[in-house]
Amino acid sequence: MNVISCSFSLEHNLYETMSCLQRCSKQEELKQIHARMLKTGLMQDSYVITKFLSFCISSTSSDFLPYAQIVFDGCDRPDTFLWNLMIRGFSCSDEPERSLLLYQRMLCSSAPHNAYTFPSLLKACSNLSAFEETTQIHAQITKLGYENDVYAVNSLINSYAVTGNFKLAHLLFDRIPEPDDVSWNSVIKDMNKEALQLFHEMQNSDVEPDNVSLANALSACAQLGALEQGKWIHSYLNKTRIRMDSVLGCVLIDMYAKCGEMEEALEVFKNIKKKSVQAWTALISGYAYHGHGREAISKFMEMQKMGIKPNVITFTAVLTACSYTGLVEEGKLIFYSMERDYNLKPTIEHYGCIVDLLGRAGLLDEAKRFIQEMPLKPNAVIWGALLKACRIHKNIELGEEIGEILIAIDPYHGGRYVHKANIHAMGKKWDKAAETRRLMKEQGVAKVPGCSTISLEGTTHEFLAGDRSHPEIEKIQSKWRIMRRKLEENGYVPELEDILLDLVDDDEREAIVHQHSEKLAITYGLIKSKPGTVIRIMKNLRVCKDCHKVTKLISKIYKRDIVMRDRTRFHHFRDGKCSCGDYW
DNA sequence: TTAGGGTTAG
Repeated sequence: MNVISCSFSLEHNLYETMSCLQRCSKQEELKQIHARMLKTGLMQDSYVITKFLSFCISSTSSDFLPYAQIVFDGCDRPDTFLWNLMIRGFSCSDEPERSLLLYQRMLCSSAPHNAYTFPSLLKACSNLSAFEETTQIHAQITKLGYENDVYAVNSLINSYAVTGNFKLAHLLFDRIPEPDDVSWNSVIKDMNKEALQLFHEMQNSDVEPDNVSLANALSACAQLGALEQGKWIHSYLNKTRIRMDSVLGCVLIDMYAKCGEMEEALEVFKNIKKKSVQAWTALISGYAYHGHGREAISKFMEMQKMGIKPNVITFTAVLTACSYTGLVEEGKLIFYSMERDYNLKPTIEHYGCIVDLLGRAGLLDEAKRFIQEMPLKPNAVIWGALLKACRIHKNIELGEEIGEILIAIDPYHGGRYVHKANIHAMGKKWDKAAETRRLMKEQGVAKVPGCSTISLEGTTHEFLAGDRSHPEIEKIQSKWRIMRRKLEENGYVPELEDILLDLVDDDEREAIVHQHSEKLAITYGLIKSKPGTVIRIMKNLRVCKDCHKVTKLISKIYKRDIVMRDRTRFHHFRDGKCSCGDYW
């Protein structure tokens, strides 16, 4: 064989191999290509190895990555490019810790760093929520002189923001001479109120918001329940040239659903051409917390007819929908189909949904048996769901037993003590209730105060339970006195069950219940808004029985639709009724 | 080759 034909055949092999690689979708095929490359000597060529590994790490098939690791480990002295490639490959995988392990090996090897090494490493840290490791890499960046590299710094900002270290994230952001769109988006994330403020600051700077900025801002609106701002961003999006991509579609659905506008959410959903599993899930979740169980199940069926496979989060959403609407049999069927028909192993979240489903429906023994028989170790959330059910269905004995378990697992969570004290009080065991509250104080655990907000003409007004700091508190209280008379004329008797303190008499309990934050916010809403407009309230905790009763009556007496988002779900009040059907 | 955005029970 002469030199020319040899080179031709190598080139030919290379061409053939590359085109095989493009079409390869199974690990078996990948192995065959690898074997052929070894046989033909192509694996000696660093260009070919790079191509091969690049293909493996960018593949959607998850078993190509471990194969890449095997091939990589067989390489004699991989260069910086290859190390970076592998670190990047694992950073977004199911095992981001492998990126960090690779980096440790890289440090011991002869390959030097370059600027491309850090962003992927920090992405692995973000995906692991690893604060310690982030600081270590930060130190390396400083030591090796990359502190002015915008990619490295933006990645650091993101890692610090993800791990909850906003101060550090801000500090770094403030030191960047010219922050770009990625710097802004990284620092804006996870900050809700501040996020929207920063979003506006960003618009006032020279940096144009892009689709990632808008997605961040919309997520913040969803969490805050800031409908007006969310709508503004939606129309801004339509006016600019920013393309509505699949993530934006999804966060828009989520924003409208979480701000109480299911019809708008559905409208956005309908207009999305390629509906991702996340978009379907966002819609189904919306139906879940609006209490539309049947619609949720129907969308769950429809998505599958369209060829979209539900993921574990879709199952959480549809099971929540069943639980909130009391669809016990449907929920159980869907739960047991997960592993059998979809090859998805239920996680603790799904078990939690079923405990909640059974508990709400009053099937306490079945719920307890379900917990005892489940293959995962029950956590505080699981017991918490059962305890809540004990309160609803007044099973004091079981409730006290679970209260003990919960405080043992979760001694620094205020809510656990409150629930346990309430269970004791429900059984009129005042000394035990007092003892629990004393213990809570001793542990230094705080009870979260109830807080409601109402948005009026773009301004958000915040009310805390028993709070007298609002500038118009006198007006609010005098209006409430009038409202209360009207309520009583319409048959209102206070529900004092949720106020389970051993106070001397009902008057004191009433005084407490009538200062609940949602009552203050609704009263203010009635004073400040025009007749006929919808009153929208956001509450940080679950709505209490008395407030729920009062709001139903107000919706009838004052002919107002009232939409209330509490900690877990929506209540739409209209003409004396609530969309939750008093099942919450 | 490098950085930022999606749905989640209580």
